Order: sequence, then C-alpha cells, then structure tokens
Amino acid sequence: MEQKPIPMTGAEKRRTARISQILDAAAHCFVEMGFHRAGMAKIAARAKMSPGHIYHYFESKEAIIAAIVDRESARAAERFAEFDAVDSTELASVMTERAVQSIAEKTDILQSVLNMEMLAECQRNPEIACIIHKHDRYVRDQLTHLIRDKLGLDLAEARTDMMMVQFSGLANRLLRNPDLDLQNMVVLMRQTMMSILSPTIGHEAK
Amino acid sequence: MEQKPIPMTGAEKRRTARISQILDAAAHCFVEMGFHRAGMAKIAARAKMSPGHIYHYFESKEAIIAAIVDRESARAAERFAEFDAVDSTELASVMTERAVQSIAEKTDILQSVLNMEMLAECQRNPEIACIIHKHDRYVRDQLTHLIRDKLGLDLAEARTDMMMVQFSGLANRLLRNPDLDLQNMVVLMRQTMMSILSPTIGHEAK
Amino acid sequence: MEQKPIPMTGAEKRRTARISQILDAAAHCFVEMGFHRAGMAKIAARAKMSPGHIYHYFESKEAIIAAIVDRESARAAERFAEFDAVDSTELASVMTERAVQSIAEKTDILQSVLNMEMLAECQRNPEIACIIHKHDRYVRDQLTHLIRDKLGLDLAEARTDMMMVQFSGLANRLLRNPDLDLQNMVVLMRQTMMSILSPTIGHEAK
Amino acid sequence: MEQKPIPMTGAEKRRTARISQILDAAAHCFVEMGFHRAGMAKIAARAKMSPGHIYHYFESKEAIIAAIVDRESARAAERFAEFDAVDSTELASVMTERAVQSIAEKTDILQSVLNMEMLAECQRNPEIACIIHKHDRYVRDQLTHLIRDKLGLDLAEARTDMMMVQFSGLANRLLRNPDLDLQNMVVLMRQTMMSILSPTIGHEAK
DNA sequence: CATGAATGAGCTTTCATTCAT
DNA sequence: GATGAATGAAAGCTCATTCAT
Repeated sequence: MEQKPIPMTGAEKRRTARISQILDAAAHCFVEMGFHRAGMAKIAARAKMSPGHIYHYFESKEAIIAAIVDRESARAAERFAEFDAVDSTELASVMTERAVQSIAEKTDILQSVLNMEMLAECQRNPEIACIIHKHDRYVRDQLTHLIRDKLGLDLAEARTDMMMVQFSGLANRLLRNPDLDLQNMVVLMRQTMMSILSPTIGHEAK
Repeated sequence: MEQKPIPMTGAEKRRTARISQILDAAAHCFVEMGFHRAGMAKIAARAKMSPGHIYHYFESKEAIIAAIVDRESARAAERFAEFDAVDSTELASVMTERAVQSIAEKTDILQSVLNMEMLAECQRNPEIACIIHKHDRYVRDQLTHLIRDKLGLDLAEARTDMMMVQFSGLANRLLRNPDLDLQNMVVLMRQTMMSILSPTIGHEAK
Repeated sequence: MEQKPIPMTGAEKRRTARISQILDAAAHCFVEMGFHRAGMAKIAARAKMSPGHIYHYFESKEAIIAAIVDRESARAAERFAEFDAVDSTELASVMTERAVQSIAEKTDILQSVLNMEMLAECQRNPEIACIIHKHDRYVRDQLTHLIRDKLGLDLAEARTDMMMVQFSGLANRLLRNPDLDLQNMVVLMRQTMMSILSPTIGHEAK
Repeated sequence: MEQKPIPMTGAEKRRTARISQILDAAAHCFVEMGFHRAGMAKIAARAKMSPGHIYHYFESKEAIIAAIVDRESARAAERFAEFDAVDSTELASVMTERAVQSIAEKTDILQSVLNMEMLAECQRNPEIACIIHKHDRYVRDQLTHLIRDKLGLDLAEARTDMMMVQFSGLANRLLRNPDLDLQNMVVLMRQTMMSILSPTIGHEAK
C-alpha cells in the first residue's frame, strides 16, 4: 500500500497516464449512471480514446470496475493515514472534523454514490469483495494499532469499527436527509467519538 | 401510513397480489444483479408472468424501481414505529438491540444491498430522491417527537439524525468488514446510543 | 351500392351501431398514426370498448382496415352520385367547385391522409386492392355514363379518368404545398375541366 | 441542389456507400411493407449489415425515414430540371410525355407507393413535412420561373401548381384504376397541359 | 354481450467486445 | 499504439390476439 518511487520509463509513464485517463472517465460515468448503465462508448469518449483502445489496458469492463474499486478504496485508506500523526488527546476532535468536513463538499456526495455502487457490487462479485475487504482491513489495522498502542485502550478492534460506523453512517445520512443540520451534528459527533474512545466502557454503563 | 381495512373486490385482490408478485420478483432480482442489470425478462420469469404482462401493472421498469424504493422505505419506516411504545429509560438499549439484531441476519445484508442501490439511484433520479426523502422525513419526525416530547431533550433533530447514523453506519460496516465482531460492538453501540441521548451535550464536553 | 331500407331488428341496429363506433375510432386512429402504428388497444379505447370485444365484430385488424377502406371508398363514391342531377352545361363548373371546395376544409386533409394510407396498402394487400378497384370502377361507370350518354362525348372512359386525375391531384397538391393559392387555382381548374369535356379533342389540338 | 465534386477520402467513400446501402434497403422495405411495418432487422438484412451497425449511421429509424423522404424528393426534383432546356412551344408535349412515360413503368408504381407513405407521414411528422415542402418549393420555383420568364405568362404560380396536379393526379389514378388506358389518356393530357399553358385564361372562359 | 388479464413474438435500440487497418 | 467499423445478443417495451370470467 506504500508508494516506492521506482523510476519509470517514458513508455511506462505514458501507460500509467492512459490508465488514469480511463479510470477518471470511468469514475465519472459510474457516478452519473451506475456501473451497468455506463457504456464503454461513453467512457471511451470521456477518456478521449476509441472504445477499442481501452481493451489494450483493461481486459474487460469488469476489470475497469475492479480497478476503480481498488483505486477509490486505496484513496480512502490514504486519508486515514494522517490520523497517525495526531496527538492522542485530539483524536476524537480531529476525526469529527474530518468526518463532517468530508461530507460538507459536493464532491463527497458523488464519492458516496460511488461507494454505494461499490458496496452493492461487493455482495455480488467476489473479486470486488476481496478488494474492498483488503483495503478495509488495512485501514482497520492502522486505526486499531493507533487505538491499542498509542491510546492504550482495550476493545481496539470494536472501537475501530465503531469509529468507522460514524464515517460511513454520516455519509449515508446526508444522502437520505439532504437538509441535514451539520452545525448541530458536529457537536453530537464529537461527543460520540469521545465516547467511543473513552477508557471506561461496559463498566459504568449499566 | 396507516392501514385502513377497506374491503377489496376479487379483482382488486388479484391485482394487488399480482403487483406484490412482481415487486417480490423485482426485489429479488435487484438484490442479485442491481437495478440496471436485472432484465425485465428475468423479473417476469421470477414473477411467473410474461414480460409483456408486467406492463399492465407498471408503466416502465423505472416505475417498478420507484415502487420497490417506496415499498422498502415504507417497510423500514414501519420498523421504527415500535420505538414509540418503549419506556424512555430503555430506548438506548432497545435501539441498540434492534440495530445489532437487524444486521445479524443474512436477510438484512441483502436488504442493505437494496439500500445501497436505492441511495445510488437517489442521486441520479429525482423521483427516487423524492420518495426516499419523504420516508426519511417521516421516520425522523416520529423519532424527533419521541426525543423532544417524551425524553424532553433539546437538539432533538440532530440527535435523531445521529441515531440514524448508527443504524445505516452499522449496516454499511458489515458490508466492508464481514468479520465484524458483533459481540463487542453491541457494548460500544449501547454506550454510543446512550451518549447521543444524554441530556448534557456540548456542556461538559469541551 | 344502393341502400334498400330493409327494416332491422333491435339487435341488428345495435350491432350496426357498434360497428360504426369501431370504424369511427379506427379511422381516427389510422389518420393520426397510420394503419400499422395504431394499436387495437387505442382503437378500443376510442371506441369505448374492451380490446377483446372488438373481435366479436371483426376477425382481425386487417378486417378493420378492409372495412375502413370499403366505407371510405363508398362514401367517396356517394359524393360523385350528385353529379347525375347536374345540367350538362354546368358540369365543369360544378365539378370544379366540388373539387376545390372539398379540399378547402381541414377535414378533407385528414381524409387525404386516409386515402394515402389506403393507396399504399392497396399495392401490398390484394384484398384491399380489390375493394378500391371495385369502388373506383363504380364511380367511373357512373361518370362515363354521364359523359357518353348525357353529354354525348367520345373517349368517355379517358375523359372520366382525366376528370378524376384532377380530384386526386388537387388533394395531393395541397399536401405538398400547404400555401396553395386556391383563389387562382379555381380559375385554372374550371378551364381544365371544360377542356376535358370539350367535344373537339385530338382534332384541333396539334 | 448542385453537385460540387469535392474529392472524398477512402473512409468517406466507404461511409457514403454504406449509407446508400442502408437507404436502398430501407426504400425497398418501405415500399414492400410501409414505414412502420418494415422492421430494422429486415432493413439490416437487406443492407447486409447487422441491425446494430445501422445505428452508426442513423440515430433512429425516424432518421432513416427522413433521409429516404429527402432523397426521394430530391430525385423527383431533379427530374423536373430537364424541362429547363425544352423549347417553349413544346413544353406541354414534353411534360405530357414525361408524365405518361413516368407512370408506364412498374418502377414508378413502387415510387408512387413510397410517395403515398411520405405524404401520409407528412401530416403527422413536422420534420418530414419540412423536408417535403422544401423540395416542393424548389421544384415550383423552377417551374414558375420557366412559365413566367420564358413563356411570359401571368398566374405563373397557379399554372405551376396546376401542372403538378396532373403529375401526381395521374400517378394516383393508376393506383386506383390499374386498367387505365394510357393510349387515350395521353391525348387528353396533352390538351390539358396546353390548356393550362394557354395565354388566355379567365378571359374567354365564362 | 362484454371485460381485461394474459401471452409471446416482435419491435427499436444499446452494448461489450473484436478486429482489420 | 490507436482507430472505429462491425457484430449479435440482449435490453426495455408494444402489440394482435385469446380466453376465463
């Protein structure tokens, strides 16, 4: 998951650029029409390429979908990496800000749509499932490490998952309630994040 | 949203049964293949009907999708109605149980897939958006009423949305992490629910 | 082609009325959409009848088309019958007036559309051809009789056909040139009609 | 309406040839079955092409119909161009010969069927109407110019339309009366043409 | 007599993919 | 590498006709 800067030849660079072009076009089309309504012709047109040529880089449309799922998951995972550097007392706040911030922009609603497509596909296509689970495990491992080793908390895996419930739950909520009052949500979200990271769990409660 | 038992004629009963047949078949196919990959032919075959005959009951495939979205949203809303009868001191616990319980069954993962499809479509199709937002508003109104009038809490709308973040977030989480440890999650979830319903918010925190 | 007033029973009257209802609806739909795009369902709806019930009166859609062709041709033939009573010196004028008058109304443009459909179908369907030729022969016989016996002219068949060229040609012209100046056309048409009915033909000319 | 011989690339030639192939096939099928009964599958088969590929050249079946209407109308217009070179004293004779000649062949009956389809469609589809009216205006302009400037006659527009009444009227007549005696018709037609082009109109008459 | 549910073939159109150039 | 012509199966949908009620 880490980028080792192996130098590329010109041809390789060109190839990578081409692939990015295709994936960008595909992502756009998938958001706009869904995986299965977006035609190769439209993707090709957006990528400024002939439909036939796409098959020099991808074996099939399924392969493009898989590549998109991989790229988007990797990008999401990357965004979690920055929490590593955060001071432990501020983690809840930083995460809250991040969660709220990330849905405050229009771009992220589109991102959410792509995520919905990915998760739906994930239940049907084992290859997609594998990619998604892989990235999720990576993110969880990072976060769990943070929570267990840096914050010294128990139930680290469960707390991790619960943190992540907040992220995806918030994105989901915005889709269903477009009038969501983020102003007030942020207060509740911060309290919730802190509650999840509270050392005393299952002790005082009940 | 209430069921008034108006007696039906034989023809009406038959019609309603046929429509149910179609919607059941469609829901199944949509889960299995997605809205846009599920062909009318397959839906028809599952509904034990000729493809042409479906058009006696639905104007188009889009109309079937809309009907499915409406039906599923209504069913989800119904499930929230039972919280009305819950004693206020137990609300957090009941909701937690409900949230965890509802994702513990295989049926609900399929339900989640349908939800993903619906939310993706919601960003593309204004008619679908309208249906989803309508049902979400209804559920929120119920829950807000509960929180404000029965529990006497402020920030009722925000707390409502935050509660619902937990439900959809949890369902989402299970799709990404199929090994989710529900056992431990339930503890955290109950604490989170209680935290959201805690009278002191934004006061002690910070 | 003549109406002998045989008294009808109530049931027969009802039947005739039903058939008229269907033919009126069909004619309307055929004008609006063409023979092969007008669906039985639409015809049935316009005739305020169930689709199935139409088959009590007509064996097939083809039979309805044939009946329409028959009825419309018969009506057109009827309109020619009134020329019988016209004074021979006025025939050209009366026919001119009739020809121009008949296309001056909107109704007759629709009539023309139906005629176009009929003539196109006539080249494909022998049964339709038979009906059209039968009525045309009837009209020609009448007109030829008039020209030969009342006006005492030679070449009666050819003159008849030439007269009829004017009728259909004028209707055709209006479809292609909707700005047709009828005011001036009427002068030319009268002269043409008179020329066709002129006793000296092939004699002075050339 | 004039042909400028711009040289074509190989690809352009191929494209033009393909389009001709489709239009020829379509014209054949339209004559045989009518616009709306001729299926794309049959047109494709006749054009020796897959059904799907037709959509590389035409947006829809409607577009093919429009192209056919345009091509046939243009061809018909072209045929009128030759009258320009005719000596004014012979115009009536030449036109008569042309009118009679053009319907004497089987090809032109088929042409007539296509014309019927076109005129029927013209009343339903504004785009088709526009194409037909455009070509008709072009032909009329040519003929009016001839009659007014070369023959020096008044009422040029009306005479033009009246000439054209003869052409379409004759074609129409042959469809209704397949036993039409062309031998005798030609005499009457020549006299009629001359009558229409006679300098004294509305003067002696009446 | 009258309905409208039901069928299944056929309609126009789209689409992933291949391949000659 | 790059094109876009070409395919053929499948998509959503329509329609003439039948038949149980």
